[in-house]
Amino acid sequence: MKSKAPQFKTRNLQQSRREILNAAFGEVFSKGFQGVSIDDILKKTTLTKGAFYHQFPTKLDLGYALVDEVIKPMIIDRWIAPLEKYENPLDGILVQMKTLIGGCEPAHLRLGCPLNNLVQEMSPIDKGFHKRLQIALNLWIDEMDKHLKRAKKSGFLKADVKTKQVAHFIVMSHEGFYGMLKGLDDPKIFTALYESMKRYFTTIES
Amino acid sequence: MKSKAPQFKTRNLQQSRREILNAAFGEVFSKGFQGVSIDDILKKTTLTKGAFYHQFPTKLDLGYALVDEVIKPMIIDRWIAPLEKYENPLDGILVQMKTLIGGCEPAHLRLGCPLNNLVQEMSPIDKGFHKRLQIALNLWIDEMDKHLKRAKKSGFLKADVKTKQVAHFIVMSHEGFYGMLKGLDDPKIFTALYESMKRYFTTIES
DNA sequence: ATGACAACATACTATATAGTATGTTAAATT
DNA sequence: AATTTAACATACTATATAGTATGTTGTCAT
Repeated sequence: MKSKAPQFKTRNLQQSRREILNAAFGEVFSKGFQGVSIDDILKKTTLTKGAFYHQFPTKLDLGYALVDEVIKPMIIDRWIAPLEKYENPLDGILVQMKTLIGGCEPAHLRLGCPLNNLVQEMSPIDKGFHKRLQIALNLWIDEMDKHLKRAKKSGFLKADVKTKQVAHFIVMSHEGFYGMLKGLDDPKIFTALYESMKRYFTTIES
Repeated sequence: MKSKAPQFKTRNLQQSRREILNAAFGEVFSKGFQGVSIDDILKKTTLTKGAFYHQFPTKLDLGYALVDEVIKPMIIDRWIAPLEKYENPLDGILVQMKTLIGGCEPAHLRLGCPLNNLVQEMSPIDKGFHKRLQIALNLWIDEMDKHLKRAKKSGFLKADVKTKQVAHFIVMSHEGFYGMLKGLDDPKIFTALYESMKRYFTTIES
């Protein structure tokens, strides 16, 4: 009988995996994948090396899991799902930009974007990373494209606008915003970039 | 008397410095600063560890020299100086984009932009890097701004356009372009981004 | 209740790497 | 020409780190 109440488990594979992934995300986010050690990650955890290598065959596999199990859902959660609430997706895009980038504390902004960081650092030097990061980027672009197609159907976009092209430019701008703010470390720059983005939007709006 | 012909020197401080910096640039460009070792760099060189530490007190100092002595001049050389030939700087900006990014071989494109790579990797984790990279970025932006001010005076830009804001957006786009192409590894994307950039330009042109 | 195995912990190893200590030679100075 | 010193080369050290080997315990099926 499975009528027993779900007792407190001191050992739980999936829960431990999340704990490691969460700690790894923070460490990799702030120090880079090559700059962080497995011991660093485990220090931010209640677990030890045995648990780590029970979950991940190698450090690279942890990195891959970070992309698939943390970053990809985060993209959907932060940049795609919120757009559904907006009749005009373009409004949603600007609001999310202002909220998640413009409204971000400087200390956090300095760390950049988790996806962009990994793309810049790992894409050229490891094929496994490159493949997974490419999939994550294309997920972002494709989902953005869907919303733009919806916008086009609703008449918010000019008829001749190529939505995929716009999606590419929007995602590129997100990455560029993060990179720029990371390098210049001046939150005021966001306003300049945001205003330019709005200017661009006027060229595709009907 | 200094009439002696400049004989072949087997030892030359500045020449050795250049040799190390050039090798380091290539290695750091392709593997990242944290991902490359001093031994890796020296292997691409006719020199050894003695020469290295005679020039640079530490690995970080090599990184700093890379920014100041290699990357900064490269920005001026590739993105700023060429604009002087153009009556309308906006034309020059698009031509340079098409030449240096669009016309870049895929294998090389996959490595991204040397400045952007270092910004993403090192800005958050080392103050010395952050300071120097910020100076390099602002150099790029300020010089771009000068050309835009010239464009404005010549009547190529609308009177209400804030040139500094545009300069920020243009430099951000360069970084974004590189980052995007690096992550997606599809040169065809450049066209999409380039077209969007031209669209943006129509909003500031008079 | 009790084996059996999964889910860990601990101790260890092999290697890579930044930096150092010291030796050597070219070349300018006198 | 002799001396000195800058510009290197070579050999070594200390440490960090990915990965392994092995030991221990919680949990579940029977």
